[in-house]
Amino acid sequence: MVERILEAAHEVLLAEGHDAASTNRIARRAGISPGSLYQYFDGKEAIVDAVVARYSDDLAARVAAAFTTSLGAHGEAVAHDSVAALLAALEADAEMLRVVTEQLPSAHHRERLVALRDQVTQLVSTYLAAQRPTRAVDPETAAWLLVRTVEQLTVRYVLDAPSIAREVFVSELTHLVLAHLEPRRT
Amino acid sequence: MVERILEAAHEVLLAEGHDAASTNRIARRAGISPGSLYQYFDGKEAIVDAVVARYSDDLAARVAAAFTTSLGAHGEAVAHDSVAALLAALEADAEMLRVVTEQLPSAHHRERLVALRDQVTQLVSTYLAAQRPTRAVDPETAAWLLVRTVEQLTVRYVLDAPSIAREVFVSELTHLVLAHLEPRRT
DNA sequence: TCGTGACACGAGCGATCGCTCGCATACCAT
DNA sequence: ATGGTATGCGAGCGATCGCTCGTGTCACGA
Repeated sequence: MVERILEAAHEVLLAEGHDAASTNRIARRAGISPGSLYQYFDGKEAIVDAVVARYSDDLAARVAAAFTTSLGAHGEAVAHDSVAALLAALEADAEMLRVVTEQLPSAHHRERLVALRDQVTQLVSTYLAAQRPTRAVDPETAAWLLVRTVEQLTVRYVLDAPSIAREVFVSELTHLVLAHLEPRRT
Repeated sequence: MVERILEAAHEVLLAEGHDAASTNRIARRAGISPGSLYQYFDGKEAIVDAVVARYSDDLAARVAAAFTTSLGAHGEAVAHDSVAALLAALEADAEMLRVVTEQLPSAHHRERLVALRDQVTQLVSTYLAAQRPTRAVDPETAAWLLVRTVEQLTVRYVLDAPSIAREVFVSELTHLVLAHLEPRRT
């Protein structure tokens, strides 16, 4: 029953957007009474929280799995595989990504995603610090810049669908990251 | 009077956020009656439209002015000055930037900003096409990637305030852009 | 001085929201 | 069969929303 409510809320969020996703509409979509919602959730906020949490956890699991495999690659392939994996992870539920990034009010809903990004940033930072022959910049600064670049550009690619072929986008974004790390050519 | 309403709406948007910016609150902040709003605007949507339009036009003017001066610089300084100018333009009203990028429902409000970005992208594209000794990539693809990178990272820098010094951020972002354009070092 | 029109007012309308609560129903132990 | 319990129901509450409209006020031309 909880599952039915969550799936109905998910569908309504995608179809109608957050502002129009009223509790009555969610209940009707789930085929239950509005009153029954409150036997399983504390209120509308809790329902949306649960839907976003499930999406965030799915995305985090996908990203974690992708990174553990792509980090096994050698050299520059790490960056390429990571970008490709993140792109695939975000494409899995592009409409939900749109709702999360463009419609949710208050930053509270994005907490899990912020935590995920912070973890990835930390990971990249230590990775850069270990990779000795890089440009002499603060690893944390470089990690912030690169993680944000890959994240934001990949999100915009998925949501805005520019007329750029997938493989071209992945290789160009990969090159953007790697070129920035190479030693300065005065 | 129109000006008073617009400024009140601006203040309420910043202080309370879009969802809590009711017409009654805007009227009270402006020191007028709720009924008086409708002698100068067609409704709430029109008021928000006008506020966003004014912000967008201000931003566009700032960006246009900054580009015409920074494009006069020579060589790599163009990129550096452009990034610094965009950062300054976005910092002018950071809270409004937050409202526009994180709270406005429907993409309709962002039309002016999309148009501005498209113009800049077109400009960069032709600029790259003219600059002969660059990597052999589609200028439009490179322009999309670079404009989006600079825009998104600058916005995030302003809104998230990471612990990175301003000049470091500008120079690193500039280097990110320039390194991507340099010929491939196999 | 007085008639008039424009402007501002604010109580309140209809709609919609999240949410409640008394009731019907179904299932199970006794 | 019967009493108890848990569960789903749905009309409707109170609040709030965007917005209207009858009323009061005041400056100005005749």
